[in-house]
Amino acid sequence: MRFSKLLIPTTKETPNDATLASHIYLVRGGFIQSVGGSGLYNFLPLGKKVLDKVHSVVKEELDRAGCQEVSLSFVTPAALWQESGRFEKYGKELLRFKDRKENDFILGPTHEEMMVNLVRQTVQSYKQLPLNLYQINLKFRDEIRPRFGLMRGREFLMKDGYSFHSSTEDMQREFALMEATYKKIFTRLGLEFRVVEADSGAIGGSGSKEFMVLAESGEDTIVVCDACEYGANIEAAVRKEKECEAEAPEANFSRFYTPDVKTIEALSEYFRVDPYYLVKTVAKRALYDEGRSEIVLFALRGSDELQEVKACNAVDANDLVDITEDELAEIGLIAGFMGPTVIPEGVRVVLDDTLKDASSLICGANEKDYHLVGVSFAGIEAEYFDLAAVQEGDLCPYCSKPLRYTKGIEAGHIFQLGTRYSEPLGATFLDENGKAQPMVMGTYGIGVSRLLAAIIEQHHDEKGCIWTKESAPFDLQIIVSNIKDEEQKMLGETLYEKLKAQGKDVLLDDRKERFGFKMKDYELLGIPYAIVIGKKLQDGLVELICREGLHTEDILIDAVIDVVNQKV
RNA sequence: CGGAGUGUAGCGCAGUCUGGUAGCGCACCUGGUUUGGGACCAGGGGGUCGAAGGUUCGAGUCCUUUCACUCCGACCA
Repeated sequence: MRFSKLLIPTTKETPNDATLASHIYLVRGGFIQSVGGSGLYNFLPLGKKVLDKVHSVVKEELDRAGCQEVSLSFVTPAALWQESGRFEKYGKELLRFKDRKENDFILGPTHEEMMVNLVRQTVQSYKQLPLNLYQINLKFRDEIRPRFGLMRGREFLMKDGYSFHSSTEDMQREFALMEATYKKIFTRLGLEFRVVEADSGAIGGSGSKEFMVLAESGEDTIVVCDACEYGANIEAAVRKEKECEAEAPEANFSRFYTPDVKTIEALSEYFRVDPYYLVKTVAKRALYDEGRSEIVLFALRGSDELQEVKACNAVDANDLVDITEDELAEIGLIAGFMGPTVIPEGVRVVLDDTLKDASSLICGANEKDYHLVGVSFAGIEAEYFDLAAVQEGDLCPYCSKPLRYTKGIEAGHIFQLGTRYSEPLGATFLDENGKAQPMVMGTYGIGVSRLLAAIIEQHHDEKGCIWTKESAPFDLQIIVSNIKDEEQKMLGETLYEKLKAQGKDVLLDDRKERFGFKMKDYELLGIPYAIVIGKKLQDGLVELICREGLHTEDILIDAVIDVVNQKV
């Protein structure tokens, strides 16, 4: 392709709302264009090319693993979502609208319902299973706050796959195959990533894993072990049970006057006790379907922090929201002196696993200026769940080595769904005995457009993008330094034609611009290699530049084709 | 949804306090010079000043209403 014919609107100035490298360079390099803000983007020719490259890597690996591509209607009748119960549950992220006949429709943020509908109409027998269908299509999620360019747009390209099985075992086999396939995809794209245990969120189901592209700018905190394979999203991370070296405060059960001692730190100091032996009580309002809600007290050790996603899952709520001190006072709870023992009517209590059978504890008395000491939960029946956030330095549950935090970009997520959708939607098959059974499902997603951002987050320098081999918009760029120099121009044309004939995807910068201008554009666009035809031509030499590190080497003109074939 | 801000040419902004012919930089078009690190000279095109209403002889500027977007937070793939 000739640069002079391509629509590549590169700019020197960065858009003022862009903070991430991927956002800045994708816009400056003319890959994408913002559409009136608000998380919507157009893909320009270069961006579309990269998108297609990533798309085809994803497609090749999936097809090789036996998946079949389909394309589902983008506009979805709301009736399907009402059947699955998600029409109410999904919240405002789901874009809803009516057609001229006042029928409800939605723009799909994900397509479990549509795919199940497709399959239930076409599959009746166990003989037709298993089946793994996917599509690579636009999704729309009406994000509260879109930002970071392609990283968190409202409209985005996603690969979503769904598998259907006659047994849980077979679904798990496919789940493992998808994990392996995803690893191949991310590896081919040149990404450094980690597969981690994850929370299943609004999709539902159990046993889900996320594919995290490691990058400082990642929005997710992940917990990893350097000594073994263990990794998990902070929302789902677990640790080896913690032991406390500090001495337990032995005391008989009693009510203790603690004027104005409201925080864990103050309490720890006041009693000269390690926070491990204090009980932290966090009050939240849990929201459920149809506007129901209740107040829940989450109790955990003072040395731990509440992990909200775990807490939300523990009470099976749709959401947890903060409560004001006034609201607490209304039901008779006093901030700073709350405890899980003596509680007002109608308040639910959930205890962290680490408090099971624990003793020698200090907690709030639910009475102003009083705490209880010598509290024990030994033999107490209660709701126990893992509620605590794993902290850096906590020990790995598998190998007992210290865990650490790192940041990741969620680029893929695979779920073991079970019958979460097949049952309500009536997707059944007849088994060997002629009995109707709900299909067992798995679901597998890759954020294809987000991957472009992820690649740049991991592969860029202060000058621009550095595309990886399989994602690059072109294999090679030929830069003719001075297009008015006939000799330079001729050589450029010759090399361009020869390399194209050999199947290389070449971009020829034949623009009537100055050398510096073209180099800046090259560095910004980030094509892996460039050949510069310039002053050294008199000595029979051209330069080969490697974008990664910007190394250059002189090459004899006659050797160019060979060298390129070897490297590119 | 809370807090803070901004809407003026394709992009980035000044002009608004103090009403009086709508400007600058980048980009774009024409001609010329230049060609190893985002060049220079000359000429040129491009605007319902977010929208609606009001005050005024006169509104980008003042008043009222409204819409949109951005940033921080909460929330989310």
